[in-house]
Amino acid sequence: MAGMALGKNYDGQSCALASALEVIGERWTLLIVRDALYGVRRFGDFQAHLDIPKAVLSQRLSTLVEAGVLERRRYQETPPRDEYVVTPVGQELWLPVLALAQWGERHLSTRGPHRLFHHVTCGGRLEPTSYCRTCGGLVTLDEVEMRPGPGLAGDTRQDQVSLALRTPHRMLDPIP
Amino acid sequence: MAGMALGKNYDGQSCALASALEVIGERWTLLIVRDALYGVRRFGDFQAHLDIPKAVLSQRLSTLVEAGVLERRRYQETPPRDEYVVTPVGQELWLPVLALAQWGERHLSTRGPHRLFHHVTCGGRLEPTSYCRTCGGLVTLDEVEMRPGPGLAGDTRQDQVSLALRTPHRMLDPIP
DNA sequence: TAACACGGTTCGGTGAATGAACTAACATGG
DNA sequence: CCATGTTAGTTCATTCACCGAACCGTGTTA
Repeated sequence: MAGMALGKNYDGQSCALASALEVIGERWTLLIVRDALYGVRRFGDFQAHLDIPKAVLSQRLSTLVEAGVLERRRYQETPPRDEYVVTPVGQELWLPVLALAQWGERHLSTRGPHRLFHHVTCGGRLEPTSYCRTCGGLVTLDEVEMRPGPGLAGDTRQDQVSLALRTPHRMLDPIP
Repeated sequence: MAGMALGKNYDGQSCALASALEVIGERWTLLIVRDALYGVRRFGDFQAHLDIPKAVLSQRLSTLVEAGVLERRRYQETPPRDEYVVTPVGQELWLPVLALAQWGERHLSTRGPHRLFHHVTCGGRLEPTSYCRTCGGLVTLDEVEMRPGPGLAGDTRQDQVSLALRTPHRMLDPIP
């Protein structure tokens, strides 16, 4: 993605997804996060693995450090060398990364899954799910209702969609 | 994101995440999908709600239709009007969208959540989780091991990271 | 018959991505 | 002591995507 660093962002969307995309929605960023979750830490390793222009990598790493996703850490003094380590905030991106990757595996992959993720304690395969805190069941989209929350307070948009979404709404129900 | 439509893509990444990002990783695309999951269907509604340039919206909708995420459907003949409806493949993007939005709520939101997602049958709040198929437990990143799968067969990369990731690897363990 | 609505396409200007070249700090080998 | 190499960048010219405004075609309404 482009134009998000200075001024041209998703402002006015009143949506946490838009905020998230301002941090991790630019080109290359989520692949950098994925590599960092694998354990890649050094500038040169990111660059060699991703085939990304150095200037872009440098800028993305700075953005991620600023957003609290990565932490820049001096690991030796002579010569001075820094590494980029995933913070707890960055570790929580594991779920969206896994969910997106598995969507790609299911619908865009040809020769079967590229990488499998297993639970170390029992060896079972991982699955990302959306589950219900109250009844504990797995929930599919047709059982989901959106309700406006307190963060929507400052939303002044007047288009039909924004108006409709300020009241509870069943997912996939046509708007308006 | 930029440069993904013609030739300049994430090729050589041997990764389902990269494939997924080629479809839904461009600027605005995931916000369009989110709106479509809410039930937005018409060109003008997307445009009014997102404040997106028409040319970009037009191109993104075409890409999403081509990828099988949306279906373009004639809903009236005079005047001829089409709508864009989420396919089952697109509905499966619900989980990554929810996971990303909740990450944004937790770490980037100021006034509390913008939108809450509830289970219609019991009213409980939704939570995206990564869970283990075998033991049924919820799994955090430090309990995850990556193992190479059959789709990795054609991978000929020789950098240190690619070599290390062709063998089972505990997440967050430093590479190389 | 004129104005309007919808769903786009076309166009010029701006800014980001790209690859190649260059820099700086230090290490290593002869 | 000097040449070469490694790491982590920065600088630069070119290319390309995003942007907003204007325009277009079809059909509808006043």
